[in-house]
Amino acid sequence: MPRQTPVPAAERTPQAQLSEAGLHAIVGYQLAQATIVTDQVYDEQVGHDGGLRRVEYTLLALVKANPDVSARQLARALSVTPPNIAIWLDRLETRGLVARTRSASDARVQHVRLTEDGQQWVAHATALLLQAEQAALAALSPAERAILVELLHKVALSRKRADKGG
Amino acid sequence: MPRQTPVPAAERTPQAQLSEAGLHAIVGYQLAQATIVTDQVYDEQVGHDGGLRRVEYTLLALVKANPDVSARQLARALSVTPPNIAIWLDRLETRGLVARTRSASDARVQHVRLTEDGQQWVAHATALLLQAEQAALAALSPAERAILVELLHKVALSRKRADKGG
DNA sequence: TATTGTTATACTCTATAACTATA
DNA sequence: TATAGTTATAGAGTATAACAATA
Repeated sequence: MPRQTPVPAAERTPQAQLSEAGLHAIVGYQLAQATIVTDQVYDEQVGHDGGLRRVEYTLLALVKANPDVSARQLARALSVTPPNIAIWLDRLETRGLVARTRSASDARVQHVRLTEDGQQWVAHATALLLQAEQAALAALSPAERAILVELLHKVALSRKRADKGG
Repeated sequence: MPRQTPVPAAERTPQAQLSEAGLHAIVGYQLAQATIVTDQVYDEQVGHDGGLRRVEYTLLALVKANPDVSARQLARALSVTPPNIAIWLDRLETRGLVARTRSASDARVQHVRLTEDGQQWVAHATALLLQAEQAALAALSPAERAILVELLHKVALSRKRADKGG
């Protein structure tokens, strides 16, 4: 079954150089491929050996930007189920990176805050990540990276309500 | 601890409306957020109840575009370890969607091909996905989607060699 | 009744090591 | 010795159900 038209060089998978063909235009596929790269960056810079997981880093960063956020809100923001958010927060609390306090106005909710250690760790990790991503994605100009981030954010905002986080 | 400057409306997480702050510029984070949307699309259109997993769909699509590809090549293309590729191919073979044959020139390698059923299924799924993604991502113009795909592909090509697929 | 958060638990997916058969 | 593929198995991550406490 010989190919009729040569496969464009730009539409091949990294490493294996396979044709992407119909897959090329599927956003979900390209997201997965791009994520391999950013996961590599995270694992090398932040997640090696005893480091925190990606979810844990993201949780800390969100808590930093939103002091006293509730577990429920974090679950919704990351599309993680409430039981699993509880597990992740447990681990972060055990490590002394976050603190949970009961809400005064509604005793059901927990306010999550960063400890001093948490503040420092997430600031350090974010700086490392930003720098390492810029190095790894040097093939993109700063303008291209900015456009990419905005387009991805636009995609993210298309999320439907029916979701794990509730 | 009141905020000094109001958080830009564009830099908030979907659903929970949390501030993204320092996280906003991290490509890996935005990829994860965007992936929530495309995963939703896949699960609704293709992956419901007894449907195939995302990896399985991607494998089929790559095999369709690259007949007689080897398991090793697929592992590299998707950054999945060889043992796990074997497991996925087993399932696809059990379902009668792919067939494996020994290479004539090198008896170690397996050539993977789609069956007639596999061809039809992946063509159908790809058409469904393309259409559903366009509907879900209507907030992006066709030009924006094209730019997004190309930028993501550029990111994917930045993958380093040291990888799971070997 | 509905919601927040948690515990318990089963399931899926992944990774590592070790094996075989070819080269 | 190195590579392709596989088997076995332990571990990480996730989802579902059920519960307690509060509204």
